[in-house]
Amino acid sequence: MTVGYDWRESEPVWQSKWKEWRIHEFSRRSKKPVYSIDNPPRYASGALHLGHAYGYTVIDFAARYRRLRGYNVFFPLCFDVNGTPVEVKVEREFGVKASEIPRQDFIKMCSEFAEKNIAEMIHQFEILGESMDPTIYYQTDSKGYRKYTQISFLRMLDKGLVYKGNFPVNWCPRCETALADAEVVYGNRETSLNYVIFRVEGSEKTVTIATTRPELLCTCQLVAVNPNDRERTWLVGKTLRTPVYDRRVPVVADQKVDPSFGTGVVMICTIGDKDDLEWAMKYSLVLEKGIDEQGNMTELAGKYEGLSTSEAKKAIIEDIRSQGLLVKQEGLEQNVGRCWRCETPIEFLQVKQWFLKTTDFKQEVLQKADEIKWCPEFMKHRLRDWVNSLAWDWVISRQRYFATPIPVWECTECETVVPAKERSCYVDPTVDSPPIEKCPKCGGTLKGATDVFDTWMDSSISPLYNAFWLRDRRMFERLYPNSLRPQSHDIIRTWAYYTIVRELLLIGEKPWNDIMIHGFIMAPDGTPMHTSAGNVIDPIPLLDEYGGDAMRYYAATCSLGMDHAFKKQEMVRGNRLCGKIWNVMKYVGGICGDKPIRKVTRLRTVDRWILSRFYRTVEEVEKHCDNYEFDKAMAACEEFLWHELADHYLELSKWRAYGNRDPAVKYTLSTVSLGTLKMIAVFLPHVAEDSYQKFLRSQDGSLSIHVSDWPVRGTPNEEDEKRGEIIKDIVAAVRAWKSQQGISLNAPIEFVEIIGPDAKLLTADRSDIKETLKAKSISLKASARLRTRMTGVKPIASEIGPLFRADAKQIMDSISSFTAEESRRRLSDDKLELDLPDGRHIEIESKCFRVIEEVVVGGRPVDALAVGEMKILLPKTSIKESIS
RNA sequence: GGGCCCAUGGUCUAGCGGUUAUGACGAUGCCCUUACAAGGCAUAGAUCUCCGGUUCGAAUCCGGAUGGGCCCA
Repeated sequence: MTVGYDWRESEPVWQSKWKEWRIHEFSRRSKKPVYSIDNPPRYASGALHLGHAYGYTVIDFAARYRRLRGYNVFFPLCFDVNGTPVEVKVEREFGVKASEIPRQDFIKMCSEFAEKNIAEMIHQFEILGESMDPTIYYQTDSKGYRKYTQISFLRMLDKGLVYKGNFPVNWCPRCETALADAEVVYGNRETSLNYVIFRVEGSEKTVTIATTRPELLCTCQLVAVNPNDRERTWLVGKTLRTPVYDRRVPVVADQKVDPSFGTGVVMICTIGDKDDLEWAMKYSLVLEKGIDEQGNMTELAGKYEGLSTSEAKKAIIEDIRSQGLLVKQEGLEQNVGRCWRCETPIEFLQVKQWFLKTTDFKQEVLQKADEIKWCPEFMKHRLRDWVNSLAWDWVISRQRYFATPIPVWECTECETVVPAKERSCYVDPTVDSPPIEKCPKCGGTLKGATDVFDTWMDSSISPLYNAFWLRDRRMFERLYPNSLRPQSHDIIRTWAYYTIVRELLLIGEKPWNDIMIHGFIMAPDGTPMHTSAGNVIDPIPLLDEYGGDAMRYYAATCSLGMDHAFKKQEMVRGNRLCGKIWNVMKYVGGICGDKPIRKVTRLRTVDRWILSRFYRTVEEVEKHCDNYEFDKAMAACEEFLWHELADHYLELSKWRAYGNRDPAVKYTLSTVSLGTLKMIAVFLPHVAEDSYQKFLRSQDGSLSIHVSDWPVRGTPNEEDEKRGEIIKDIVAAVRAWKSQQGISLNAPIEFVEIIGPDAKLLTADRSDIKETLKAKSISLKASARLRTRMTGVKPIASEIGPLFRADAKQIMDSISSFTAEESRRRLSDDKLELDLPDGRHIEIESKCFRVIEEVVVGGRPVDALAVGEMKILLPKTSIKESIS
């Protein structure tokens, strides 16, 4: 007959009500303090996976918490729609090649592909109960957004922070295109390691160097050895002469050289691989271009010019061999990057790139980072280490298609750069005409730049965009800095760093007050989820099985900053918790009725106890939520609702709740339950709303629990808590006893007798205990002539330790070893006599040990329970025997 | 190879110098008690990854090893 909570029915109902009521919207007029979230624009390359579901849910906790705390929350729905991953997916899905179809057609295909994903993700956000605001929606490929990426570039160009220089890119010589790192696949191949003789200048000596790329000798600029390699350090400072080209090459010492690889001597060319690149930057080498866009040798290669790299390799090896400079060749398994599409090994090719000066601003960036509250704090170290390790400026240009165009035109004659006018942005120089017709310097033809921006150029102005930068000064003052940047720890060096450096260069201020950094969700076995490993978990079937609140509960069990293996069992638990919450609220609603309840001051101890515990819970939840430790806040709510309110207070107050309905119970129940439900609404918005609307709304009267007022915190009272705790413990002990005796919990018992020093504190509470236990009589005694028997003595380490220091161990061991008989013999006048193994005889005080006793059943048949310092005597039952 | 982080019953997790080391899921047994059997009570199950050190005392602090994660090389 009783129908429990049905999340399948209720979750969609409230999701559509929230939309209809528009309760998650940011108000431009409201006088409330603003809390703005620099929400990560979800990347539009595919549907949400479990990690995203988790990440956005944690952000939603922050948003809902602040709304309930009375803030005007700015939490935009937003998507990131630029970049290579979308291009790659489109190329794969439609079997096209970006460079072979008209530029604008390809861009259109990307855009349509992304739109489809966005629609799906918006739906997924809804069923997760995320409260993002569609009225402040943005997506990074819109002209309205890209406009600010372009303007910010123009401003930095104007400030002299942008320059052009050479920089190597991944290049597929077959496809003749630049590749993003994501498009490079790595694999092993068999190659040969060639031992080649170099001459030492001004000496008869020679050095053998092992290389896999002899064709790059034409760009060899440096040779390095390990500084700890004693056999070879004599070379440092010398100059070598290369074979074939007879280039003069200095030798340096570098930690990075592996002395056990090859001959322990490395030749550094510009640019063979990423290691070369690092060295080139470190030693400021001139970037020479030995290989061209088609993968053929350039004029630098001399007689090999025009040959492919593999032809050149064969030819140069033959020449070296014929000159007697080839010592040997051996096979080598080598890890090489290949083009994902045609599997051609990639080359590093130098291309003119746009740079943003960032390395000059390391200290300023770190200063801004210090002004931000990092949660968890150690994440700041990662940023600091990254910033300190930066070796070159930020390369902001890409040779791609689906991204923000760089708003400049260049003279085909003299390379003069003509930037767009700010007021004409958004511009696409591949389509739009330049601000002037001819090159201002030489009168040459202007050609629109085909380069686009690194997508981090778009992403890293999100706090400015959120704050209506250059659009609305008053809004900017209210929204900047943003209150919070939430993100995962893998993109500290990108999104977090780039945002801080951009905002520093553009307006000189920190982007946010707080940054919250969450971890990854791993597969159930603790390994990362990868499409290639086939262990990616789709959140949709889980949502179908357990519901949005259950998924959110899982998110709320994950501690901030840590990686977590996904555990379905937490969703099972969350699902059950929803049922528990709903049932508690149903009961409370039934007791409290549908009229607002007035404050009652005549309260019983148990009422004041649960109120005091409630106040502490509110305090705790606020503290944890303020630090973005939502797992601790959720745990506090759950513990209080289930294991204090439901397990104990509800039982302790039922005798007053039924029948004439004591106003004190109604007041206490409604205050505590409604308050707890509001805190839970942060985490489990659906079940909170359903319970609120069905059972408690009349107490409060808000349209939705999510726009109601946060619970008012009262002052906890330690005395009430202590007494309440004792009452709770007594009742719980007797309930457990009843259960073990096989007595039903509502069965009457003859008597309950409570004996102990604290028993007299409970005089006013005797009815609570008596009625809850259904005892016919109750007695409270400070002491009673019970026959007790000492069974042993237990040492208290925290007392003995500081007092006896080095002797503590033998004293504790000695006490622990006593039999019951020995303990009795050695105890006199509250002191315990000891004979230590070393022969000493000592006496220790009573605070150092606890006497353990048991009640000896006297004249009448009783069961004795021990609760703290108290004993509870109950009628002995005969059922126990019949059960066992 | 470098930086940061993590390691606790079968599984996940709390703890942050003295605890009978939380709790959940799972397992077992008992109980329909008028909010809830998606519940209640109880039981079993952990040499707190390993090796050193500091300390009267270490899951907890320090060093090292091993295994794992993210980022970088």
